[in-house]
Order: sequence, then C-alpha cells, then structure tokens
Amino acid sequence: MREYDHKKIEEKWRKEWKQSRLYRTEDGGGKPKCYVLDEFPYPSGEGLHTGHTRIYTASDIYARMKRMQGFNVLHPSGWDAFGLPAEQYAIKNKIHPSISVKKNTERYKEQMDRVGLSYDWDREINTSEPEFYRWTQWIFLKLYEKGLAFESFEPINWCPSCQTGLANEDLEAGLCERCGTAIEKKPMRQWILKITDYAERLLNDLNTLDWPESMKDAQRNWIGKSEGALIHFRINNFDGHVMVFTTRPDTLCGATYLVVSPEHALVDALSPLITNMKDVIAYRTFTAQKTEIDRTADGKEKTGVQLLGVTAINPATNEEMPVFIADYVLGHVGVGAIMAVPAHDTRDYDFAKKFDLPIKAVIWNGDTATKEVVAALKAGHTSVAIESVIHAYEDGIKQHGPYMGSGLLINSGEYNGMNSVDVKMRIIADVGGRPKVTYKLRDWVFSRQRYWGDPIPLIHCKKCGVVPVPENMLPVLLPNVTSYAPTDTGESPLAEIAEWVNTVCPKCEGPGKRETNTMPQWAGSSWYYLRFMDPHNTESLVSPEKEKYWAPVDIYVGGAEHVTRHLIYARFWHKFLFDIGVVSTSEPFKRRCGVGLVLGEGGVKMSKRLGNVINPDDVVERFGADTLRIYEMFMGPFGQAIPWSTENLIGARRFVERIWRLQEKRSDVAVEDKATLILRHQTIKKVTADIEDFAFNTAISQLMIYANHLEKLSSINSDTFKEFVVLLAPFAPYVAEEIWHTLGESDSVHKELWPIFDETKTLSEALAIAVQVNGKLRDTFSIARGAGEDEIVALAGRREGVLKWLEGKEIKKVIYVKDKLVNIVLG
RNA sequence: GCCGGAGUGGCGGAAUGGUAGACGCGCACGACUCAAAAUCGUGUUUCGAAAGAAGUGAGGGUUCAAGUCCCUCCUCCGGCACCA
Repeated sequence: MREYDHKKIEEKWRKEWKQSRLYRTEDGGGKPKCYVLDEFPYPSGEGLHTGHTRIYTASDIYARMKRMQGFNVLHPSGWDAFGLPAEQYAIKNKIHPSISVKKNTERYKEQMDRVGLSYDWDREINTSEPEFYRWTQWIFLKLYEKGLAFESFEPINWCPSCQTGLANEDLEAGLCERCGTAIEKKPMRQWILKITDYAERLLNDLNTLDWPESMKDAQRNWIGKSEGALIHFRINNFDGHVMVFTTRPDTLCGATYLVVSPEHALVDALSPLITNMKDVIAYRTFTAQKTEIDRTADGKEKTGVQLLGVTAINPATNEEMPVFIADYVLGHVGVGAIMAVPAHDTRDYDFAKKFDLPIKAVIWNGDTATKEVVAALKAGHTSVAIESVIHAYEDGIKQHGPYMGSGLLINSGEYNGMNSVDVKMRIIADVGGRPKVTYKLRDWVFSRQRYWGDPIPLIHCKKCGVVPVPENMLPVLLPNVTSYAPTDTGESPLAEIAEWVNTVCPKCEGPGKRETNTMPQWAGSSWYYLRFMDPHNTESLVSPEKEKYWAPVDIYVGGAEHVTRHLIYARFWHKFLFDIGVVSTSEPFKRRCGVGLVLGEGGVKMSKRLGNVINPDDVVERFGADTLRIYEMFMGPFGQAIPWSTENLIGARRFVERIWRLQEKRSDVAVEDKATLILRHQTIKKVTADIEDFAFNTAISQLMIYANHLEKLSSINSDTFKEFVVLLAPFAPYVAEEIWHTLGESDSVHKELWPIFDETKTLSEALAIAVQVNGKLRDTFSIARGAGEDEIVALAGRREGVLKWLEGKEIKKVIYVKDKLVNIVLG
C-alpha cells in the first residue's frame, strides 16, 4: 500500500479544489441558505496562529456539513486591514501600511488555504480598499444625517503612547488596551456616535439571540442599565438647586450630606457663597492631575473638601445638610452628584467616618427585625423599648458598617414601617423628583488622530460649517503619503497634507478643509458581514434582494474578547441600518459560538516572550493539515481554554494513519454485519448532532470508536466504508478526498450528500441490564431486546451477584428503568 | 464587591437524575524484530491477594438512585467595578 504522504496529498487537492472553484457560492437557487461566518482576521505581521486555526476549522467543519446537507452555504473571509495594529507594524518595519497589508494578506490567505478552509475567495473583502470603505463612509454620512454623529469638545480618553483618542471600549482597567499606557483625560475636538440612543434596544434584543448566556450577560453588564431617580436639593441663600441621581430614593431620609464631583459646574455657580474657595480650587487641581485609574482605584482613602458657606435642604426631612466635593463621585456617572447615605452605602460610610459626618439608619435589616418591632412600626406607634432597639441597630451600623439591602423604613417619619422596595415611587413623587434610567454605556468616541483609517467624509467650511461630502463623491480617498507617523499636535498626520486638506465646500463652492481625523478600526468590522452578501456591488452597500436572501448570519464564530466591543458596535450599526431600511433583520448574528484560548504547553498563555508559540505552518508541514484540524477539534470542548500538547497531537495523526490503512480492508463483496450497521447509524446520529452543537471533540471520539470497530473486521463493505469517508470529510478534507478518489470516485467527496440515520437502526440487539441492590451496582447481564419488565426483573433477582445480598432480607420495592436498570430496595 | 463559567484518573477530557472515568495521550507487559522504531494485543481511579470498600473541590440535603438537582462554603478562570 502507498504510504500516507500528507504533503503530496494536501498539495494536490489544494490545487485541484482551487482550479475547480469547489467552494464558490451562488446567490439564490432553490436551496435553503446558511450563512456561516467567522471573525475575519486583521493581517498582522505575525501570521496565523493556533487560535485562528481553531476558530476557522470549527466554522469550516460546520460549513462543510451544512453544504453536504443540501444548504446553500455562504462561508467567506477577508481582511480587517485598517487600524492601529497594521499602522504600527508598518511604522516599525518602515513599509507603507498599504504595502505591508498586501504582503500580510497574501501570507494569511496562503496559510488559510493550507489548512483546507473552504472559503469562497471570490467574495474576499478588504476594509482598507476604497471600494469597501466607500460604504463605511456612506454609513457614517447616514449616521450624521440622522443626528447620530456629532462633534464634541468634551474631555476624552487619550493614549499618550498611541497618540490618539480612544473609546471607552478601548480601555482595560483605565489603561490603553493596546499598549498598557495610563489613559489621560484630554479635551479635544472629536466625532462621537450616539450609541446610547440604542442602549435600551441593544439590551432588550439580547433576549432574542441564541448566544451563550455568559456573552449576553457580559453585554448586559457593559450596557449597565440602572433605574433610579433624579432628586432636587434646594440650596440655602441661592437661587438654584443640586440635582442628584440615586437608585435608592427609599433611603432619602438617611441622606446626611451631598457630594458633587470636583469638576461639577455647580461649584462655579456657587462660588460667591463659598468661603473657602482657595481650598476648593486646590482640591480641584489636585484631582485634575490624577489619572483615571488613580481616581477610581477601589479601596482608596476617601478625600474631599466641604463647600463652606453652602448648605442644602433634604426635601424629605427639611434638615440642613453640608455639601462636599470629592473625587469618589465621578463627573460622567449619573449626573455627577449624589446624596450620601452613609448608613446604607459603603463609600458614603467611609467618607462619613473620615469626615465625622452623621450616620442615620433608615432601613431596618429584615433578618434581625422581631415580630413585635415590625408590628409596632407598621402600626405607626413606637415605645421606649422599640426606640432603644432601633438605637442599638443604628449603633451597630455606625460601628460595623452599612446595611445595603432592603427592609422596613425607620427614622423616616411618615414612611416608617413601609417596605423599602414599595416606597421608592412614593418618595420620588412626594419630593417632586422623577424616575430616571441611566446606562454605563458611553457614547462612542469615533475619531482617531491617526493615518491608517477610513477618512471621515466631512468638510469644514467657514461659511457653511460642517458639510457632508455628497454621496456621489464617495469614497474620500485616503491620500498616499510618505510620513504617516502620528503627530504630537493631537491632529492626524493627514492635517499636514495641504493639497488634500484644502478643498472646495460642496455647498457654497468656497474654500473648505477636509476633516482630518480618521475612523477607528472597529468601523469596517461593524458591517463587513453584509458586504460578503454582495461584494462586487458598485451601486449600493448590499442589494436588497441579496440581503433578504442571506441575512442574518446564521452562526458567527469568534473570540470572547470581542463581546463588549466589536459585537456591541456591530449590533448598533446593524440596528441603525435596519432603521433606515438597508437591512431586513434587527439583529446581525442569530447564533454566536465563542472559542476558548489555545494556551501554551503547561497551561500558560502563548507568547513570544515565553517562546512557547506554536506556529500552525510548522504543524501542517510536519503532520499535515488534517492532523492539525482533528487535533484542535479533539483537544477539548470548543468554548474552553486548553493548553497545546504536541504529545497529544500524535494521537490525531495516528487516527488519520489508521483510517488510511483501513482502505486495505474495503471489499466489494463483503457484507455489512448487524453490529456494524447499528454502530454506523449511531455514528451518523452522534456526529451530525455534535457538529450542530459545536461539540467536535465528542464527534471525533465517535468516529474513532467507529474506526476502531471497522479495523477489527476482516473486510469492510465498500459502501459502508465510503459512507465513513463522507462522515470524515468535514474534519479531514484532504485525506477524505484522496481516499474517496482511490475508491474509484471521480467527483469530490465534498459534494456528497450527508448521510441520514434511521433511529430504529441505532438500537442495539442486546440490552445490557444493570442490577442494583439499594442503589449499589451488584451485577449486569445481557438479554435480547424486546424482553419485558417482568422477565427482566425476575432474571435480575436470580443473578448470582445479587442473590447473596438479598439473603435473609425483605424486598421493600423494585425500581425498573426500561431496558436499562433494575434497583432492588431492601427493607 | 457584583455578574458569569468551571473544579472528575498521571494528563486532555466523556457521561438526557440510572453501570463514573467513553475517546485520546502517557505508562506497564506481551507479539513482531538480530535490535530499535513503527504497528498490533492486553492492562491501567485508589486501597486490597481476593471478597470487597472508597471515590467526581469541602460539608449538608432531596431521591429507590446524585458528577448531574437544592443549600452553605472553598479554589481557579473570565467579565464588570468608588456606576451612586
């Protein structure tokens, strides 16, 4: 027999498939569609890594099975080529980004082809090419037109190392996600997208999606809805008030002071009243110098300054209360001002302790309340005894810390005895406040002061203001320049190219200047999946017919790191495109499967620094793409992080070789025996269901069980073996194709129909019955299928391994599980 | 602190409330070989000669029966976080 030569086989079929355009997808036709997408890579200089191949193999197996099941499958890929990584690589290696991107994409494509991924490369897209970014710009214009893109001068996150402004999503614990540098707040002109307008829909529609619950929760956390109220506090001797946001209006009577953020505008308005303005200004300067992380670090000692001369009135109790500025209140959260309830909030408690402020308990911890106290509170009459119990409770809080839960109101006048949950709306109404919902989600800072991104299609005109570039003048081409490194000025390097910047105002035809900021990397990836549906369309982003046919993406495979960025942004843009009638579905990705990290050997992260990076090219070279694919799918559950193990990889290679040798046993005259028939149907059933569930490890395990069985036969019926090869084809496309043709077939195995199982034929002929006594396994026996309960139970009771346990005991009852188990329960 | 997910042999991991450890790796022994590799076969949770007993992070509970369901706790991983 020929030796298994993976290099020869894989090279041969790679060429053949390319030539016959095996994976080309046509639009429409009578078949049901299935859109299988994985996250397109950004083409870095590092090349493909084992994490990529794990994702791409999984979606490839799924796509291949769906094709064989008769679906019209759309399974494309392309390049997320704009953005900082590509630009930084280009600067470091002194090559223009467009050239390095081209070089890198070629390498990626070559690597992806070698792994045997069944992409339709006729639909390849590249976000940095004008025919693509033309439509990214078009979407921006639409957002601008609808008032969802606006110019702002608010302080934003600035990374001094990357020299660009960043969105909230680009930060990791106050550091730049890319380079780890501490973020500064920098006021500058920028473009913002009003993603917060979509917060509620982004939150609610999560319920309609077939995504892992953990991913939905991560997005819910990120959107961070909180329901509360706005409440006004009148200020003495001042024609105005402080407005605070609180989620606990039920604790209003326990509010003993107010805090506003140091940068709050109210402080300026109050300055005539403030007698210690010097201290206030000093504190403002002090906090302004702090970085975001310093300010928000948990457990930091509280600092602040009282606004002397200013007092506010608690609208529920009419008590006078001091007002502070303190940096534990953040300007961008809620309304940048709070009512402090030290008895029921840890941060307020810490502050009150430090500044020796009154702590007043207003919520009674339900767990400690006695029946008598509850009854008295509800009835509205208290006694000396009850007052002393309440005092003791309050002393407890003062000493040991706040109580954050719900309960009955105390020390709250007319509200005493009421339930804190029920009383919220009433208190809000009584003091003239109003219910208010806030979100943690911030508007999307959409401009970058960098070169390698989509130009923002706007023109600044002295006379007309901001003027959008007319649609028929798109795309606004990114000029080809020699110096694309970032500048210190806070402006994009584009600003220095006079011949590009200076242009004509489309409205008045007077002189105009182009917007020089560019879009973030996330722009192109927020809609790229739509372009695959209609990649060569020059009239529109996607034609309505093609969009209706392919949308939505049926299954989207990728990494967990994108849950609170790319997946939020794409959902936002998609909903917007839905609102303006470009797409027909309100959600882009019906189902989402998340991949687990491939760790280095030993369970640590793969990194160049540790020198434990596995290069898929080497694995393909030494062991073959089929082995790599099977290993990465067999290593463990798809969603779980798993360390790489070259030792275990051998097992996958052995499996491929074992199948290769199996060819020898094929025979046209061999008859399929009953046991093989049953196992065959069981295998079709399990493999089909497991691929559908992304449980590739157990699918392969079943194929191994089946292969082990076939190996033991003296000869294998040809049709039986062929069907096995078909089942194997999605996992190991090369070796399956080679064997398929050796068997005399002339068409590709990848065009075969997926086998169908017959449930009745999955049932074994013999039943294995387990016999338990008091729930402990004592014996097993085999009996022909069809035996009834009486027969099985009687037999079970006579088994040797069982009898000795029954001796001298009384049988209380017998449990029978059909065709499986008998449990004899003794008295 | 809050929200998720997970803890099972030497290792990666399997198990619709019904025979725990499938499948693979590793290891041991055997066959083949002058020998080795490859391959094939047998074995491999722990203790025990065996009968048997124990056993899925810890402790309780529900059930005829719990890795699986419920409660309390511990550890690890991921996300969020002075979010009012």
